[in-house]
Amino acid sequence: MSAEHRRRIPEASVARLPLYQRILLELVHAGTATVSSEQLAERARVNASKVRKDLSFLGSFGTRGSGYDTGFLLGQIDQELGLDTDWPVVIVGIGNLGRALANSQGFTSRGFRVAGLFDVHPELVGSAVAGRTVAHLDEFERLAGEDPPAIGVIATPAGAAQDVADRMVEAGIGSLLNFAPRVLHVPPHVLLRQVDLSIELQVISFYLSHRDHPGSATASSPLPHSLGLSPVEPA
Amino acid sequence: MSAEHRRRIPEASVARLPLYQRILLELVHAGTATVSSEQLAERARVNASKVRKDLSFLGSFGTRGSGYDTGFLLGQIDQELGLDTDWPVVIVGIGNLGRALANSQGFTSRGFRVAGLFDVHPELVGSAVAGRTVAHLDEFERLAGEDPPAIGVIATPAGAAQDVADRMVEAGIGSLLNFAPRVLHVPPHVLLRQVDLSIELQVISFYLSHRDHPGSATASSPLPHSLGLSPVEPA
DNA sequence: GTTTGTGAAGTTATTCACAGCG
DNA sequence: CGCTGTGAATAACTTCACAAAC
Repeated sequence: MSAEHRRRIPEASVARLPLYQRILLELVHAGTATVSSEQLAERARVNASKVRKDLSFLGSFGTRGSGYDTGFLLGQIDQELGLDTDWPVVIVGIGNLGRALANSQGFTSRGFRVAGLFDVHPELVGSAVAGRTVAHLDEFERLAGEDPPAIGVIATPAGAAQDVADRMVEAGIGSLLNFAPRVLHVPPHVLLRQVDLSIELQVISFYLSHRDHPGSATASSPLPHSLGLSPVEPA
Repeated sequence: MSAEHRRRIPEASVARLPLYQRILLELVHAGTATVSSEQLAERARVNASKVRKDLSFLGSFGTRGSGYDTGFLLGQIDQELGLDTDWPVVIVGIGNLGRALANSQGFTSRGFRVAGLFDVHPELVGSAVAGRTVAHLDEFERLAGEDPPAIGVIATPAGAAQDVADRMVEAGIGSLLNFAPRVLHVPPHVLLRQVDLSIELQVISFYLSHRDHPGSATASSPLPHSLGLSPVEPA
């Protein structure tokens, strides 16, 4: 009955699950009960076979002839992504980006619980952001002891990022998500993801530069699309 | 002399160029004159052969025995990414995220020029953000006619995103970068990139969930790392 | 008739391994 | 020596194509 034969899910597929997740959320919200791989593929701008292959790694949840039950499939993806688990998240650096993240739906729903907001700026400490009081970074170790965070998000200026990372690692954090424009150095056992807000801008720049450039050997304009698809690089 | 035989650069390599770019920026800033593929690979957390292969698509810029000239290589990558071209960027939605983007170094240096900030909130319109005055969205068409933007960035709430996208497409914009949590529908000729700030959080969640899960067939903990590496999906 | 799930084929990307240059 | 650049080998991913299920 249940697909107990859990194969390793290819990284490329894992990277697409959040995209399907978002589309399914929209469909469920719109009251759509079922969806075919063809329809999912159109919205995700990928090949329908790819959708079916990706979903088949989670199990056989479709119904031949009609498609997938949107609500059920969403639940399965959430489970696979671990979004039904409680992940306490702390955010360090409550500037514009930190506030955007703290208020972001994706950061405050489905598993992710904002367990702490930290900054060093006197005017910020004590103020309320996204319904929580901002604590001083000096309190990090103490508060992290009370409610150990699973994920640390760094949204500080570049200069502070490495220090903050070191403190979090020292406090025993297992995973870091770094938005600061600095390549961090952490021990290999720490799950590290670096995010650069301008990466997509640079990729757009590349494709704009290479669209039908006269004298260039590149073919006709590619039409890329992704939802922040990020393949992982196992060490 | 110059590598005129420009082959098509694999998408996977293009996605890594911004990562090398950032590392080289840091090295140049630190005064490091040369770097080996091994050193670059360590910082990027990728295989050294991969670095050499990636760089070889741009040309033969290394010196056997010593490595690559950091400044020169940086210039070559910038050129390949089109960062030496002027790309006027407009940002719509000047909330926390919009402000973070407008102030972001990546958005205001190397080719990207903030050509306009738009919102509809009366308190924001007329105020200064990142050294520019926020205009009302109603002025978009007029101002876009004066200084046609190459890239439109959408940082509005989900509900407004599709309307804003439609207006930008109508005004003739060629590429869109969408940060709103909504899958946009645009004509196929528009270069569209969707970014979800919580994607990386979800990928972290997946890997945390699958680390040495008892009874699971997954191998020992993978140690992913990326700098927002985003492969593209050609239509 | 429709749509899934999946082997097989085809494509792209990664890694190896080493010749060749400084 | 050290390190690049690259063919050849390997691995990962994508797409095709179709039998089976509804």
